[in-house]
Amino acid sequence: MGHSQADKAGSRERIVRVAAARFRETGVDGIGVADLMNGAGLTHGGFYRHFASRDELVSEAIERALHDGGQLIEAIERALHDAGRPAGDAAAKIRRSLLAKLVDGYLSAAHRDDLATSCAVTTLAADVSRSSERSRSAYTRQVGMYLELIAKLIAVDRKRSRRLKAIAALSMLVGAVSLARAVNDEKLSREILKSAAEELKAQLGATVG
Amino acid sequence: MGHSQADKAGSRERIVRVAAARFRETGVDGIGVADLMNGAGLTHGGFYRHFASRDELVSEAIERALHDGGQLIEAIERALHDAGRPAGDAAAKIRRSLLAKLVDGYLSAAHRDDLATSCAVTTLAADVSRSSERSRSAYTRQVGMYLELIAKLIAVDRKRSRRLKAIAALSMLVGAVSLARAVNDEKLSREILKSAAEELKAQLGATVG
DNA sequence: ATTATCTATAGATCTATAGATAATGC
DNA sequence: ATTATCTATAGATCTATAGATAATGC
Repeated sequence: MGHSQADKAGSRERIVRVAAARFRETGVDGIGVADLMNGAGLTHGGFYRHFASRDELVSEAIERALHDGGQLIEAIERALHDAGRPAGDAAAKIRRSLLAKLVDGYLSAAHRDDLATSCAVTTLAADVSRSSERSRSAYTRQVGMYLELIAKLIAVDRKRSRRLKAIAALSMLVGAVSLARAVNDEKLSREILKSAAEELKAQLGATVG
Repeated sequence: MGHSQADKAGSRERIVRVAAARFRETGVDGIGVADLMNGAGLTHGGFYRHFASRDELVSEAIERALHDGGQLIEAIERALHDAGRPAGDAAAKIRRSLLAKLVDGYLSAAHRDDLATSCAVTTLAADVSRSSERSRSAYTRQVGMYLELIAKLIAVDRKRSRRLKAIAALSMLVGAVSLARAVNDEKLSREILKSAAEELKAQLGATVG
């Protein structure tokens, strides 16, 4: 049992990480401080040396959960950047491939089922809309990043049209995963994911400029 | 203070109605039995003469909230039926108009903000995915009804394509409203609703057979 | 000596139950 | 007499705090 300052920072980090996972599994109201601390390998009494209130942890954990999703965005941005600036056809091909990877990953059964590590833009949407301005600002930024990324991957000429289609695409991703999780008919759930993926790729891939 | 059997039925009905509204506002975990009973003009002690447990009310209230949305579906079905069977062009026009009404209503600021009466397919999606099989079955049925309605309103030739586009459309409706509620930037929120509506109507209206 | 964590508990809130009260309905 | 609702409360759980314990770090 370490008691150093480094350990304290580690404990705090662990609490936030556990909360970011559990909140996505149970909802923000679905788990208490004691269970979260237990999940971090600590007892509940120590909680308030790390956070002023449960709400403070909620805000921080929501930010963390959103930021987890940011890593996927950054990975795609990097892949896009690493590809350099190839000529028209080659560039379109790379964008189409990255877009397909994003869509298929987001609309996979694995993403639907792995709540703890899932994209918080979908999983915590309802909780965030009832949460602090801090959480909502983090959510808004994350949505902005997704929209920029998707707009970059859509191969159409006009910028305004890319923005509009990016919003429609992100909406479809979020809605399809929400629906696929709530229905209790596995066949329908898979049909929702598959149909949304197919339709999205057809719409965005078909409009290559 | 009535104590008749008719009053009891009325009380139960009031409790379910209040819960169906409050659960959509606060989330299923966001309000307790005492506050719900108070909202129904009763004291909390009487609750268990109406329901075996809080969970039983949760299931019933989720069913009720979903059923509220069913009335919109039925109204559109009726309008469709009342229009009779006009010839090709006129029929397409009616369908396009009803689809536009559905999309614009769903993606309105009023629907975004009026949580208590909002469509539970969006508002309770996360709660339902963690709720009872009874709730999830009711949700699944409601999704099925939406998909059938939208498929009927989409004017494309092949049935398989209508089904696929209906799933994509419902996903976009649900996702756009979820996003519009969670972001704390009113301009972005309205842009999300407007863009999704525009894109949906363009996609579905443009493919008239 | 300082401090990170643990033990213990206060106080609030929540679900659920028991018994009292005040109506209905035979 | 029956019963719908209310008052009161038990028991569990939750957030938050106080003081003890056991490690670090000067």
